[in-house]
Amino acid sequence: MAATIKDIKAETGLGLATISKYLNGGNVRSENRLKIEEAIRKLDYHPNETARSLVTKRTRTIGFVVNNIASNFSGVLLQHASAYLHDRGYGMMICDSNSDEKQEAESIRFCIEKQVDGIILIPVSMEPSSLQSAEKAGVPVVLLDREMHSDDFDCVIIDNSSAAERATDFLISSGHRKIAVIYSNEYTGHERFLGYRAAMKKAGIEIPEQYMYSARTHSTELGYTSMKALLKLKDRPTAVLSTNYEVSLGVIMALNEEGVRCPENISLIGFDELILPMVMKPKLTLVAQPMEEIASEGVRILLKRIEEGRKLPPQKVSLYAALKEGESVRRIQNRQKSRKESK
Amino acid sequence: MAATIKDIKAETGLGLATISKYLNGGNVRSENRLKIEEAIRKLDYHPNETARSLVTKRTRTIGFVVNNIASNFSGVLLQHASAYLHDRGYGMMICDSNSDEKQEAESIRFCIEKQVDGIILIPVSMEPSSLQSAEKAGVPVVLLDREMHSDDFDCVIIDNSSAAERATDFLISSGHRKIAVIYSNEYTGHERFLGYRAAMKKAGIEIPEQYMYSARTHSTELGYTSMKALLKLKDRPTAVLSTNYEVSLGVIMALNEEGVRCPENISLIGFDELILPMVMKPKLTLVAQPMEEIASEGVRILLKRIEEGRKLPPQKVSLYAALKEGESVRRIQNRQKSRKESK
DNA sequence: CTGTTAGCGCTTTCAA
DNA sequence: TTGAAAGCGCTAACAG
Repeated sequence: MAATIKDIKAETGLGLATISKYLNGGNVRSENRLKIEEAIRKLDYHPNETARSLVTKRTRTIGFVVNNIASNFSGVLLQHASAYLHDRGYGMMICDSNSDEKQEAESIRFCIEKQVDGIILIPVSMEPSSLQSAEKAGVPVVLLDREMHSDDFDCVIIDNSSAAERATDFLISSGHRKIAVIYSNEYTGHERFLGYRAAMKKAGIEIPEQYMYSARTHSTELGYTSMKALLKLKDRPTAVLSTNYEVSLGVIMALNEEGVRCPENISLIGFDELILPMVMKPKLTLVAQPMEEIASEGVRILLKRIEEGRKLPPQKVSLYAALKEGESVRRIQNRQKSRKESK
Repeated sequence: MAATIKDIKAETGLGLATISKYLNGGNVRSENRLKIEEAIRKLDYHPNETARSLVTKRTRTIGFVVNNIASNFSGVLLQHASAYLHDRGYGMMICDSNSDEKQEAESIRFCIEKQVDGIILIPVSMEPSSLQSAEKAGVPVVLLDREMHSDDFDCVIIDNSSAAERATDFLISSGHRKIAVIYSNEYTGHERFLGYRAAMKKAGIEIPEQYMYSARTHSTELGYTSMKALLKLKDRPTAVLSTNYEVSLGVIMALNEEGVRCPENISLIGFDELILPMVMKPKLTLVAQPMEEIASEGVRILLKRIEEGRKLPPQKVSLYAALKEGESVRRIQNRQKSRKESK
């Protein structure tokens, strides 16, 4: 069906090696170059990447394993990563782990059988067991958004804990003391919780048990049910730190449903500058992760490892996530606070 | 590095063909089967899909070219499609056309060089020129969400025109007569506009020029600026049909910014049951496309073409998209209307 | 059921 | 610079 290099050989009378060399950018006598180019055009020849890969052992394809393809977060990461990769001639094989460890391991296995040159992973758990197959196969892996207990892999994250701490500081300096937190026990959620707790401690504020809501994984449902519960409390918080995008969606749903207005009745800080904060009223105050940088750094590190290949020690890149002020935090008067602020 | 079938041969003393047969599910004497299985385990052998593909001419990979990876819409389609494909052992190579015809053609070319077995495409334009390379290479293509001027390709769409017509009918039967529309001149947008126009005509309602806003492509910005303009009108519409998800996001932004309440001050119908309608208040009345069905039908048709291969005539599947009532449409009194309704 | 053999389409020594 | 030949890891006749 499709023309092969042999057809070019027949058409030009040249040797296979010469044609191959031309295809790979080598030097060929210009007379021959012309011949080859004409034959290629005439026969509409396109090299068969499969055959090429078999001998070079490079597929120029990287595997991208995400916890949820449909989410806005991984969508944006995917978008940036794919742009960088395509620019460099790489394709992207995509797999959805559905936030499930087993599916994650299968996805990685799958990518490796497809002979990807490297893998970018948004990991589900902190246990690197699903990465065994990649290690065995010598396929480099870069972790995005979350790290693992093992230090064997490159990763690109943000400083979750300190970002959450700064967000909490902001609430406190706006006069809030009754600050609730909703988080997951996944890596990012937990780190952000730690930042929250540190800020509260620093400010000398006790955290009532019922101000902390968590679940194994983050979800819109977690945000929704937690917010509902918080609203039922006799001693309601005046502010809520929602440590994740999906969680924030749920929080907003609950607020809307109960007719609780933000920031009049409750203040809110979320994470991730995606669609929601663009369309919601009031504009959400949030911790903005540098999505494009996360993706580009991840790709850069992975390609370096693939192309230069040396056994550099794994590197961990931690990017800064800025707090972006919106209108969802109310400044309130607070005796103790105002004293502090006046000095 | 990695074990090959030859290592299994050396380990078991069997012939290559026997091992290959085993790997492909053929019958092998159980004694040998055991030997092979043990060797596979011992050597941690995994077949090299590249080599396999070279001879079978099947990569078990399909290309997925979308207009915008980051969008919620393609994300959901991607999610469903990938689930179906993985179940059948297929991988997915993903490319972003960025709603650009040139990038679309390049993406398709790219997929073909990667030897995908088939392509699922959310097309940018209605001109099938970017699909030439696929046709030449004999790679089947299924169009999702939009059709093309050419009838040469399978496609899975919804009945956009009639869905928009039903949505408009609903507004009219709720007593609205001043109904504006915001649409794009892409396929879906245009079709939906036609449905709107048909409904208006059927009801004998003239549409003022300034009630129709459109642009070449849909976008949040289109929704935002159009809604802003509509709100400035002396004779404001009482209802708006937003023919696309992104457009609706922009409409909501404008409404929020201007403090115009829905449905009290203006009624709204949108398209697509994605994140926005879940978190917005009031619940949006919308045309819900059957996302999972669109994806699964697309995959089903494509795999049938790949696996059965016969030259069936291209088929066009048009799915039904139901109107889901929310709370964003106000029922208003209207003299002419009430007469009609009373009979 | 099993093994031998011949490629799939390409790159890559190596000699010319 | 060029070309002949070997071979990447696997499957698919075909003969046994």
